[in-house]
Amino acid sequence: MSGHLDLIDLKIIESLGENGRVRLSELAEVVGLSIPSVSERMDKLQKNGIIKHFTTEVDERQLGFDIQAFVRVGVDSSKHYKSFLEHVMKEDEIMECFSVTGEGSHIMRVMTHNTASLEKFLSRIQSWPGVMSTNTSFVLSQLKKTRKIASDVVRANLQDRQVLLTYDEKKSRR
Amino acid sequence: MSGHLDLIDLKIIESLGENGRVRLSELAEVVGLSIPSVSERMDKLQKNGIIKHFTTEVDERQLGFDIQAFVRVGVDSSKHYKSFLEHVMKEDEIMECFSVTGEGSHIMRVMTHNTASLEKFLSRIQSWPGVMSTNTSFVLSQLKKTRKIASDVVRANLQDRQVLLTYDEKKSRR
DNA sequence: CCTGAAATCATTCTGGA
DNA sequence: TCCAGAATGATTTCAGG
Repeated sequence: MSGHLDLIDLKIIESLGENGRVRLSELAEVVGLSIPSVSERMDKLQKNGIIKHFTTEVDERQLGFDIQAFVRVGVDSSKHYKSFLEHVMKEDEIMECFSVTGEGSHIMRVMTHNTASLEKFLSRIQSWPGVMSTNTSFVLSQLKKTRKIASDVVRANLQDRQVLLTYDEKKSRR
Repeated sequence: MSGHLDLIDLKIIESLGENGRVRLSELAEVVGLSIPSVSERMDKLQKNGIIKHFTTEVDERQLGFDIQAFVRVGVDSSKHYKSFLEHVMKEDEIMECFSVTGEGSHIMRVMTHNTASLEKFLSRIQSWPGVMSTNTSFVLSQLKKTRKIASDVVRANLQDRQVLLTYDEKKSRR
């Protein structure tokens, strides 16, 4: 597995979450290392898959996506799982799809232009083989969105699994 | 309002979605403009709020968040909306919270360490004033996550509103 | 993990279409 | 109004220790 994370890695992850385009020079200042060291850590974090992706959040409304909805779908997944997955991948309106417990087998977050296009979308998915039910909730507004990985929480989590050593602990082991 | 978007802006937005740390030099090459022009467009897109945020996606599992869940909450929002919002903001486990139609008034995406911490979290929110019901669905896996703004869809959307002109259209108007 | 040099990149300013 | 080129300053990468 990925080796060990320390608090400096967590700070790097935290800063990158707040500003994915932060400069190495700034990161280096924040964590107290040289620029090449920070760069190396970033590479390693990507290679380990802890950093998955750099991206940019946009205002979808301004791009013409006025409707956002959660669609809960019940799929007879034993037989139709593969074709369901293929359909999900193909539909541009489906931004995310989760397999979940509870009523229905999947939750999809859907973004579309207007009620007409949503209606079309819904009738489309209802025609997929294995889809037994759908239940749609419109998003009226988003109250909260955070990418903040509370690093004290993470630290506690990882100490449980002994994946993490603090910087001081590492030092004293040498 | 924000002025006009053209296909070059959409390409920029698309590229930044795929790689939030892409270099201006690369962007310039992709869209066929000079670096200063691309830089100017990016600034404008940020100023208009179309680009909201640069961020980094991480593998939360590797950071010790094994449990992800959707929690649907019914809140007596008329009286208790303000205190509900304050609680939502304070809880680090709540990554996102949406006001929605349908059963319950809100959907929250929650990330936490293990079932024990989820249980504590759930009993905490059930004690908030105005919270009448909760319904939790565990996330078993995420089948899809895309940031792809299909630019042909966007283009169609925006043409509806006449916000967008293609590059060629603009040229021929001069 | 650091330093220091070399290469690359971003920004600003200026003028042109 | 929007864009390109040149100069300056900042950043990143690479080598060696």
